[in-house]
Amino acid sequence: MQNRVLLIEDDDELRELLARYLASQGFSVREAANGRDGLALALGQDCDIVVLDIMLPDINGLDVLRQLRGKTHLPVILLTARGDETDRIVGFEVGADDYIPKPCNPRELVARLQALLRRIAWDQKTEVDASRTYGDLRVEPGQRRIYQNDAPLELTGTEYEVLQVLLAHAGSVVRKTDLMQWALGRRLEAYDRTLDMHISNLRKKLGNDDPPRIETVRGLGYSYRIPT
Amino acid sequence: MQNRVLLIEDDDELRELLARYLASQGFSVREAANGRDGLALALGQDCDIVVLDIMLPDINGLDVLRQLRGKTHLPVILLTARGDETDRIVGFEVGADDYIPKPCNPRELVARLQALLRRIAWDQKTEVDASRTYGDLRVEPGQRRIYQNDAPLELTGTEYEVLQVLLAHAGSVVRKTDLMQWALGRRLEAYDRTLDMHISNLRKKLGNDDPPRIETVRGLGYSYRIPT
DNA sequence: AGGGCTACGTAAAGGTTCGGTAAAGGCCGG
DNA sequence: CCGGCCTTTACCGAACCTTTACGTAGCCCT
Repeated sequence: MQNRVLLIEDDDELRELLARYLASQGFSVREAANGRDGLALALGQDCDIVVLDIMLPDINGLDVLRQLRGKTHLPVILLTARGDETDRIVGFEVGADDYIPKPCNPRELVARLQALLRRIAWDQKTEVDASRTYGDLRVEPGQRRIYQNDAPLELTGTEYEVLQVLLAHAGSVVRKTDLMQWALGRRLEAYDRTLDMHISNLRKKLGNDDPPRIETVRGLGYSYRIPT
Repeated sequence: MQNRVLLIEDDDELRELLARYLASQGFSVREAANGRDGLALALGQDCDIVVLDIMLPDINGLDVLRQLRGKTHLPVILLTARGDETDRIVGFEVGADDYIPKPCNPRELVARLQALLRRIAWDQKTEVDASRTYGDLRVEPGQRRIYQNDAPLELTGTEYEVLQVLLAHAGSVVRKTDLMQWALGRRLEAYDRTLDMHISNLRKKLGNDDPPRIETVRGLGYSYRIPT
């Protein structure tokens, strides 16, 4: 099964060249010559990865990226003018996954595409909304509920997310910074005790057993004890 | 809480420079000056990401990467000589996630580190830390625990790191200065007895056998001997 | 052998950082 | 403006890293 690349680049000549090379390397290629079309195609769900030129006639490439990031986490590789460090850094900050300076070597582009796709393929553990059971707990992603011995726990939205992440990694330590990112969707800042509070509340609702189901790993994070 | 970077680079000056900059940017940094130590640390330590120089005095960087890929999918950024395209492409093929040409801009390194970490965080990478056994001890990096005959040792964070490093080099002597750097993440200063204390506490927790599991090599460091 | 120097062992004390949690504050939809 | 929920604040206790202090063992030199 070939990977689908969306190529957003206004220079017709370069675009054709890259498209042909990518096709020859086994990719299926979509093309867009401006930001508006590119954005529409990217959001149309029909590609696996985006190659995006920063200099575009209508919308700035960085703005395209920003809009994309508002809706999806599609991997994006930026094409930037060589040596323009500002664009690069800003690009990464907006959420690009990689960049290549122009004029670019097609072989390098392919190598980077493949590195990125490989990483994603590895990471995606294809977990969907099948219900999962951990000891006496059962996660029902469809209803966003967790049952303890078939009785639903009265969890708030955030509590559900936190517990669900801990359960998905049951038995191993989840770092606070990751837990924050995955469950709360933002970065852990200094002096932010929000996560600690949710853990505290969760422990209360799970019943304060001893040893606690949610174990503290000082200086690192938390871990849900695997029910052996 | 902060992300942990393992820096494998033989040029002392460059390594120190990068290490300092990364530290200033909120990363926790571990250093290795050759491939053997780097590999041991990468496999032992649970770091989040590896920065790997291709030119190393002992093992070639690409071989380090190959060996790493045999066991884990830890993200790796390669440092390559500028313009050496072959290394780059081979690097990607072996499984690198990114590369940076030397001499590298520290800011760019940080930007790339963060892009990669962000990608991984989003994809919910589950750590694939294989457990390792040394005699009656078993290291479980995922749980951040060490078991003695299947009973978990009650170790503090630093104790875990120290013992873990000693085990990774079981049978050979680890110099105090290296142990300090790898386990505590800082340089050994004169009159600093911290490490001795951790060793003392570890010996207590491991059971003060005779001959001791953790052997003192006067004037040099320590060595873990696997009981037969 | 003995003195002196240095490295190491370890108990105890010190100090700092981290996490638990109650309570107050703020935000938002109804 | 009320109720639910997330976040912030504040205080406390515990964990634990580090320092200090003193004792011991190894090594070298005369």
